[in-house]
Amino acid sequence: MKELNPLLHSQLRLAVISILMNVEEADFVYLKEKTESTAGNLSVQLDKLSSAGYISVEKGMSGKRPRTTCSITSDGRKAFEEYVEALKTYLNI
Amino acid sequence: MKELNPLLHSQLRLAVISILMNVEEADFVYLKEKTESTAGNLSVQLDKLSSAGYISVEKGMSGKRPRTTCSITSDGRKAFEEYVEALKTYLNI
DNA sequence: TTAATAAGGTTTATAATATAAACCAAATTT
DNA sequence: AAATTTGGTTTATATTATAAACCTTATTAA
Repeated sequence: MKELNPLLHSQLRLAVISILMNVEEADFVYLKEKTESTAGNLSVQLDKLSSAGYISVEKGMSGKRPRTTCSITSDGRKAFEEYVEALKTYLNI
Repeated sequence: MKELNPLLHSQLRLAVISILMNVEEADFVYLKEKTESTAGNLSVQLDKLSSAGYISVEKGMSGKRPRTTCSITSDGRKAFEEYVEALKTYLNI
């Protein structure tokens, strides 16, 4: 049986990647709300995805407040697509 | 976003359930080979699925050797189907 | 006939992962 | 100027996954 990329086979990281597959970019606050995660957990998981090169994380400012913006990279997109293919063999779809 | 049943969102347990969805029953040795898992890991994960009522585990004898046979229950089947539906919302399929 | 090896597992210890709680700095409100 | 909010990060803890060690019975080899 195919291996399921463990970096993507995690609910929160998968949710983040799934969101980023469908938008140009998304900021920390948006991802936190959409995934209903805590800030701490999200912060850690974004770091992991970023370290793997699956997303790029830009820390900037929006007016006077910090703003962290994330977008998927082509490596991330590829990994996600491979993950979906592997998963399909488990789900019989 | 929908929750992914954590009992099924684990590579080895998902593989086991996936196999059991397609056969009447499967024994320990077969599952071990098909999933390429270690016996210890498989034993633990079968226990979890069994405790949750997702599979039934029969410990019998095949001639003079022990033989553990597993099959999916209707609860397991239902949980798997719900899991697949939830996952689809993540995968955009 | 008993020592070694294999088959089929289980138990337990360890490594990895996920999660939440505590914390921090700057801005805003009271 | 104290308290609260925003937007996070770091660190400690709980959970999970995994492998290593072990157990019992059966078989084979010496």
